[in-house]
Amino acid sequence: MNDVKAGTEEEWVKSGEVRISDLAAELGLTKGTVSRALNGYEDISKKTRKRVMEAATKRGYVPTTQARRLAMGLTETIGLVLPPMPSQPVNTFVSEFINSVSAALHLHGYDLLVHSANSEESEVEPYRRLVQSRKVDGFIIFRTHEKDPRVNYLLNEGFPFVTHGRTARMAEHDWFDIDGEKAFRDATSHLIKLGHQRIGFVGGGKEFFSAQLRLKGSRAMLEESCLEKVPSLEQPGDLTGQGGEIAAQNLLKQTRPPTAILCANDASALGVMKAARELGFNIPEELSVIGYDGIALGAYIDPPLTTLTFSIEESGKEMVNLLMRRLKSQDLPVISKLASAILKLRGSEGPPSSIQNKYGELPMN
Amino acid sequence: MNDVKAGTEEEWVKSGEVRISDLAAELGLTKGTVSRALNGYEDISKKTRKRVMEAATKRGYVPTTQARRLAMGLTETIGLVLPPMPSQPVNTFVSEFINSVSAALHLHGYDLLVHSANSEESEVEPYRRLVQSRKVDGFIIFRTHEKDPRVNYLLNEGFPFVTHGRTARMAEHDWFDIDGEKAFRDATSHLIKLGHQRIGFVGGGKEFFSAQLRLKGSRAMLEESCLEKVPSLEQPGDLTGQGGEIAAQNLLKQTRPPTAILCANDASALGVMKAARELGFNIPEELSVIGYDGIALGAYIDPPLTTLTFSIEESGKEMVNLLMRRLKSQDLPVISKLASAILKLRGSEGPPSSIQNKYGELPMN
DNA sequence: AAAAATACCGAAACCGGTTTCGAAATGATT
DNA sequence: AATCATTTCGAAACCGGTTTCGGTATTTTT
Repeated sequence: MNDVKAGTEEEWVKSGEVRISDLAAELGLTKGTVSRALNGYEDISKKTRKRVMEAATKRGYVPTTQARRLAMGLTETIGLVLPPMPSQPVNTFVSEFINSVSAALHLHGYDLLVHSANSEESEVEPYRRLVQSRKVDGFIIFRTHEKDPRVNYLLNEGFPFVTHGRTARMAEHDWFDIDGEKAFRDATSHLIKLGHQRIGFVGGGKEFFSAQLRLKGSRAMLEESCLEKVPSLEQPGDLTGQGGEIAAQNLLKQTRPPTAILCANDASALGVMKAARELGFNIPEELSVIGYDGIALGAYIDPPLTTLTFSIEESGKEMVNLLMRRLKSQDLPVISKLASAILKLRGSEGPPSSIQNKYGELPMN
Repeated sequence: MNDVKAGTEEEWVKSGEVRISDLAAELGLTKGTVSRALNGYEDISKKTRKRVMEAATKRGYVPTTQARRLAMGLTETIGLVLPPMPSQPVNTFVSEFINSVSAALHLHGYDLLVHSANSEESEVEPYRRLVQSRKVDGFIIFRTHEKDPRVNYLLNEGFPFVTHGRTARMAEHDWFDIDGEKAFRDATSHLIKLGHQRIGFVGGGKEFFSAQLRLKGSRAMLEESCLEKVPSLEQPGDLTGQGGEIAAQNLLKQTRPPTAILCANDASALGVMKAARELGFNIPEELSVIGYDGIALGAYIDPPLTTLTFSIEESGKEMVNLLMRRLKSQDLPVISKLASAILKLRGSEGPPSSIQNKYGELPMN
């Protein structure tokens, strides 16, 4: 008792047993003819085409992908190498990204090959292997570094790829990115309008270009607003919760702690909030926190995390579009697309208030 | 100026340009001989084998995967279909799972093909397509249903696969699972020892077998402890934060709300905590909450979420082992592996106290 | 009605490997 | 030295498709 669609009068046919040669023999044609009939060549009469099509559907013929791809000299497969994630938390981005990329690729008849990176070997090694064994036609790269060895390798190799994030060589390859600079200008501006004057920043590792750009955006807005630039308010981080904790401790233990902290991503923002709680800072009354990524989970914590959010689905779709274009012709000019993040206010930020009183100071200016 | 390893005196060779026929011609051999030499056949003299090997490495020969696989009649690829996730939050499990499965497969020379499910079509459709087009040799299935159409299809088809989670037909296929029943016995026991007598349960959809087993474990322990079984304390959920919220509201608005709530997963636990906060319940003083999944993020919220945790890496590794065994021989007996979850105490649970007083009641018993 | 154009399909090469089979060369046996 | 066994490799089929090329059969043109 299986649940094959009822009402189907045809016999149960085990999938994948009929080859093109079987079809050809059955129809008294050659496999070349059958192939052309199936692929819509013009030199096949309508009559035989119909005959072939009907036999194909009747027998449940589906071409063997491997053979077709070998003959056509392409793999119709895109590689995506997961960065080594040593128990990196809050990686909800990755699965959503994979999902959207996979769905978008599927629309173009492409498959997604997901490879994991071995943290012991060089970062480019997985790419090299996939290229050399000709398993993929192109790559989707994310979490770019400013000087990205993967980008260097693939550019050198002349192998198609698109990055999620910019690099030092972004003029030479297609890329998609979120305008983190503008996003952090917006967030900073928002905090300034709320009255904040001392705004801390928890960065990502300096190897991540996008984290650098976020810092840059925040700095720019601070400067525009003529706010004093305080180096000690810029703390490095590593995009993890733990990194956020450490950075927050460094910030909040200062004699004049910030009244707001911008974080390069949500994971570190969660670490910041944890550290703040432990140090006795109330959020948002005594400390505003803003993250970046828009992870859904941020809405469930207390207070809900205000964050900069963007559409992962759009990211995947756009990147696939760029890559498909590139696969059609290597000689096309490099293009890129910059999408914008929006500030999603959820409650972890507000006007500064008691913090100044707490230390007996009045707001300057 | 590229960053190719310095000190390499060889000329820069563009990858993937040399075919086996090139090698053969260069060596004055046939491609059959070269192939056998490279693959360690015994009928090749050590001398020529060495000659071939050296030429291969010198020229940077790497066999074209597609061709090899076609000739050998296998794909060396395993399929993993992502369930449709309509903005499902907190999916950190998926990316970690993909990562571990991919890494484990790689050790066996297999690739991972990740496919996304289109929510509009039947759940088995992606599997059917991958089987018929012969793109994969087997499947990794996770988040099983009790009556799982995917399992039915593949069993019917005689196609290799392993599930993460049990099904109604688990006697017929290899599976790996976490012993959620025992896990929830443990968690329930823990709560009872803390003094809880009214313990709520937020389930997953009843289509998820594992969620059912968790409920079963909790029920069993309640019964063992001779606690009254209160149907209204068992609320359905859908494994999402929102589902948790709704369920918690149903639980906490009762005249005699539970003093503790067990949740079928962490996502719904977060929803429960949110709803509890909004209804004025302090956690853990007035309400204990325990989740399941061990998502890293749970450590960063306030209070940190006590949860049942297990090794995703081990899950991936074990499943791949089961699948590799199955691929070697279809006729092997079905085997399965049950791993256990451990209760990770983080602070969202504690002894019941004020809740009875709040309603002016004394603990019964 | 003969010539030219067109429609249609078969034959065969090809993609890049693997594997079986048999023959030649070498070594061992008697 | 003739015979047999081994070693070693070439030749060719094969995996399952696609695509080019050329030759009939049919239709259109003159």
